Amino acid sequence: MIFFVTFVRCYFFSVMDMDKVSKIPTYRIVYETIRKHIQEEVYKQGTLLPSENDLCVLYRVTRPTIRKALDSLVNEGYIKKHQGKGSIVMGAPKGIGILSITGTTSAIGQDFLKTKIVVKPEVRNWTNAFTFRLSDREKELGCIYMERLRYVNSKPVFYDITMIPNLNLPRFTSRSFENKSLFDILRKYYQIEIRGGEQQIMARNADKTLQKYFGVTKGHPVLQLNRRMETNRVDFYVYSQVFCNTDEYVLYGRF
Amino acid sequence: MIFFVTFVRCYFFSVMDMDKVSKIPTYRIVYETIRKHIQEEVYKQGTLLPSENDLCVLYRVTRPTIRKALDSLVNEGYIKKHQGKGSIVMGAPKGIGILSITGTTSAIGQDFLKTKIVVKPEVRNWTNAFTFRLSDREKELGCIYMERLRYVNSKPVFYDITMIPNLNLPRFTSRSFENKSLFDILRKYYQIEIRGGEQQIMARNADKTLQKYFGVTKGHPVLQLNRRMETNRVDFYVYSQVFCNTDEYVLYGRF
DNA sequence: AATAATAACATGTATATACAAGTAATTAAT
DNA sequence: ATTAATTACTTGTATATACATGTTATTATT
Repeated sequence: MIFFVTFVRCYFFSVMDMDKVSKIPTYRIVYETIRKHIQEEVYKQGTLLPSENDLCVLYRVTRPTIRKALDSLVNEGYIKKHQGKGSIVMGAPKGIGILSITGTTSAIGQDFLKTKIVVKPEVRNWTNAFTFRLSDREKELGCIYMERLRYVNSKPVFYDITMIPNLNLPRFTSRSFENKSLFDILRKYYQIEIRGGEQQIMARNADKTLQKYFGVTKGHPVLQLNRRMETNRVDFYVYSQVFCNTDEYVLYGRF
Repeated sequence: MIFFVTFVRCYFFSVMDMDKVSKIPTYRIVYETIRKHIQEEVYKQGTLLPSENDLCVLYRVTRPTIRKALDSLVNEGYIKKHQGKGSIVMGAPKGIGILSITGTTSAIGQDFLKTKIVVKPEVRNWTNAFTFRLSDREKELGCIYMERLRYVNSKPVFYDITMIPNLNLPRFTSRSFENKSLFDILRKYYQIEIRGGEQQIMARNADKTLQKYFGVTKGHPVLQLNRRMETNRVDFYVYSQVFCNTDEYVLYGRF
């Protein structure tokens, strides 16, 4: 008797963006799945993750693929590895992980974050983006400009200014950004994915605008971040300036 | 004629710590070498790095090993990769890279940084380390405590408090830390290597101590970082609290 | 019973190989 | 001459394999 065994390549899709056929790498799927399991406490804090070999069997992939997925989880603080022992589940990172690659929304969970648009998206001219220099092409295009105030548990914590090169993003200015992640919209409707970036961090006193929005007095210290984010499109950067009231919430990061 | 070719495994040692025989992984050596070449502009900013296959020949290793080395360089912003094109040299990251894994000293170069010891290393009791909780064992041991003021181009920019568990570090309190990297001393004399860690970041007003050391007035905003650093020794953490005057210098990080 | 050696299993490092997919220059066709 | 197809070369993904090294439980020895 002869068996013909056919291996069908499985392509997984995120529930959020079915509108574009995209091949997501296996290690990415493994990473997303395990991360979700840690967040939802399928893998509980303090326990050991299944061994790499067990995960190989579970996901039907080889160790290098599993290890690539685990590398990201280590970097983001979800797990900690010990040679000879195993991978210890640390749980979802606490604090507001604005320093990591994900946007504010996904970092602290939609439920606790509300967004109010202060300046609706509009096309503007620009000669620079905060402290970052622009290419001639970016200057020509102009930018889509918006300002948002963001609340954590009903308290205003972030004020951010976002600038995006005005490059063929149909209907962008008319979209609603209330309580939505900018990154999700860019990814879902325009296939633009934030890959990483650089940022400057400093402490400043709140100016009158911030005093008003944060409800603080003159001389109140705020955190300021100037960020330049790289995307999957070459020479397409997203710029943002974030002010943060760190009285009750602090930023959290790993290094 | 017959040739007998023997491949001798080469172990490289850092010039700084010859006092312990340690096997440094190949990918680490490749990483360190390329990083140094970028810093010393052997590979100039804007140019392309040799292709991964070329580097394989150059270092006599395989592509996965080269890629592991390049991964770190990408994370730290030394290079940027483009599929189909190559790896573009970005140069040594600018700004004060305190957010990266290396200490302040190595991040901005010894020449520009001077250190003044405000509180000499001394053994103290502790019940917590800033916002971080301590294990019972850490509490029992007590800690080595020190405070340092650090100058960038002769201007006071950092004030940091360091706490290290008092665990068999002979002669530690009597060592000189002037203009020396704490991390280098830990690595060279105690074989303790900082692997990474977590940090909280916030903006605060300078208290009287900081006003004095930074030479600023009341209400001046400063950046505060609480850091917990993990080492190659399990359950051995180094804690530090860093205050930073970001008037002239800002912190820089990648994500 | 206490200790030392062993085995089983975990992660860490490294090789060798294959094909997919993006980029740029070359070549062939119009 | 311009356009389209080919190619050579780049990084991205994935497999299969081997051995090193650290941890823990078991087994054998004393």
